[in-house]
Amino acid sequence: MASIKDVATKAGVSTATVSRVINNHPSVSVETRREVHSAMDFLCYVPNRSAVQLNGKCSGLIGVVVPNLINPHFCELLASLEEEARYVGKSVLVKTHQNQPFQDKQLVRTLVGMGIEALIWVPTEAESSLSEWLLSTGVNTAVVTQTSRFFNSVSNNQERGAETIAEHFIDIGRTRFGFIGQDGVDNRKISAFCKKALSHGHRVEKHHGYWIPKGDGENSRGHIHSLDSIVDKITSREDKINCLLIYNDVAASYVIEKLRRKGGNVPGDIAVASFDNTIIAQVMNITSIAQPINEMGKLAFELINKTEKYDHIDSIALTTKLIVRESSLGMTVTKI
Amino acid sequence: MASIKDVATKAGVSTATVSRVINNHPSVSVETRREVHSAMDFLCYVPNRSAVQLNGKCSGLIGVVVPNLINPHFCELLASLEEEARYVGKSVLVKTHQNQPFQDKQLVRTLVGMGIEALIWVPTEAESSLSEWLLSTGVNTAVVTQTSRFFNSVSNNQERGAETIAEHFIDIGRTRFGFIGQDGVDNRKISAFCKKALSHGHRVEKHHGYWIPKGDGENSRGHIHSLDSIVDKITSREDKINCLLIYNDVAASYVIEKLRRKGGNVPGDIAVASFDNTIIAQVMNITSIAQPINEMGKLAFELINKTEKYDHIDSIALTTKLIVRESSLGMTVTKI
DNA sequence: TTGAAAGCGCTAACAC
DNA sequence: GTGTTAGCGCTTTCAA
Repeated sequence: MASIKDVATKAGVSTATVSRVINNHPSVSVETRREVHSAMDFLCYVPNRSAVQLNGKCSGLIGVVVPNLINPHFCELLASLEEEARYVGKSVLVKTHQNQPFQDKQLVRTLVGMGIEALIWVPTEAESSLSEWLLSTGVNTAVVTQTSRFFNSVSNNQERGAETIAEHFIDIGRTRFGFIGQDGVDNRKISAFCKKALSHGHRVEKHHGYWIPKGDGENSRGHIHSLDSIVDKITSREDKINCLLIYNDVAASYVIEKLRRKGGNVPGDIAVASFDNTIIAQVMNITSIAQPINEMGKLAFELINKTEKYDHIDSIALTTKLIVRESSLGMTVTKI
Repeated sequence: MASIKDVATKAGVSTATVSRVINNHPSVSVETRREVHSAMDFLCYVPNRSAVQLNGKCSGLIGVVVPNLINPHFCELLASLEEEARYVGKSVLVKTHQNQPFQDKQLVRTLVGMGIEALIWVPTEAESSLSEWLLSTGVNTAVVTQTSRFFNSVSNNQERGAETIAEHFIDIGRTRFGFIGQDGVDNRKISAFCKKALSHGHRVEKHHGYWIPKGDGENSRGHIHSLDSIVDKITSREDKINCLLIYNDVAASYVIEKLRRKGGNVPGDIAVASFDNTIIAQVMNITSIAQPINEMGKLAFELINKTEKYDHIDSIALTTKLIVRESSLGMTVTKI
């Protein structure tokens, strides 16, 4: 690897001059500048970031921590963040915590040790002692997808989204409401869903709500084990539900497939709606709550820069949009 | 932020001793070690990675360059690499080149400048001058998904996969073959497909083969513009094809949807098969060529460690597997 | 407009 | 066992 010294020698100048050229310092003659540039090109010179960093410059590293990269939702988020980072000349260091708080802690610490300038974080849990430590390190942090007591955050109004789904179900004449949610993650949105249903006279029966236990994460192919028995229970009950809210697209696609295999008609018998509006919802024609992912990415970057300027905490909640598709409305899909 | 000097002063020893304690060097007395540790604790000392790196130590950084993060195929690959990296205590620096050779060059250079220990690379083009420079930098590199003249690589036997698809189409009695491929990327697999078809007496007519031009990348939602007009052409021709190979799942899901919207029956009129077997193929029931993604991830990590030990180039080609689903066989899906 | 030289925080010979 | 010292590659005064 060519160093600044090699370039200086090749161009017949001092390292200081090369440094000036690199940093576009005005006080370098056009002639010299040209000379240095061609030397850099010839040697395929790339400045060593560590050395630059050591002089108090920024590391160019942005840490991104997401639950997993199996769910296309987080991939979309990462794609948006990577694009934003590339745009502003930063690099993204990705880590997945697989919904394990222990991993979460480890990863964030590792990232801080690597000298990240900022952290964009989808935490395992809403709050934790880790947050306080993180705050003390002074690393600019933005929480994404959730709100936080400690950091700026950008999330979606999921409660409102859940209400929209309830309203949609009511609009299409559904009466017996059911849901599938992740315990400890989706409680608020599920609660909003139930309340809205109730306000229209539809009580969500306790035995029509299914919770994925905390331990049951997605496996390497994104499969949730509990879903199988849940579908069994849904189809075997006497008082069947006729509409179902599912916490995300991936789970919904699995449940719909399973319901159909068991002879159920979606949306005929059960209308289904879910969250995220990923590519899965698009190809499977699932009614879903869309989040403005790209906007979230942009805002996350804005928030990390705001951290040091203001002493109050920004919690941005973006509005979501219900995308109605066949899983809750329209043509009935039947297998002949 | 406390530095090693502060710790040394606080503990009443030299910086060298502190360094020894940090690196668990055996020749430090228990007493001194204890002293130093408590000083580190007191000052909340965290070693500065840049300084460590500058001394030629490993950065713990693995660069990963993929075309995009929209196609679930690359997300799966990234997920596998991230998991592997986490397992061996390394961090992944992701970059996407969006199939632009110019980006590719920029990104690889940036990554090298950041002091990556190794690069796992899905290049824009099979070979380029960039490879030679990269080779000269001595960064251990593994090419994934393609083969390379310069670096170890792990890829799939895509030609064999394409042949398998041709054989499958023949098995189910199809006669008029068509394909959609990406120009400059899929030439070899398409060629294998055509040859295999021909060897069974089915010539793939020139006007039944469609190429996505090089410029037409996936947009932010993964949509390929050329696909629209291709579907129009496919459905409007007099001598219609009755089987179609498509270069990947994402494109296939779009084409199938479009064909069905236009009244086409898949697989009744046209059997469709594609590559990658991502979650999209699973939920859409598309016959697809599965790649052993996790194995690829593991092998990529093995290959980067092999680079410096041997002077020959390893090109591992894994075997793929045809997963037959409804898009080419089985129940006909109709909309009522 | 340019060069010499002093560090940034850490490691690793080499002394003692 | 421990300290001294010379860098790693770069930036940045300070002089010239």
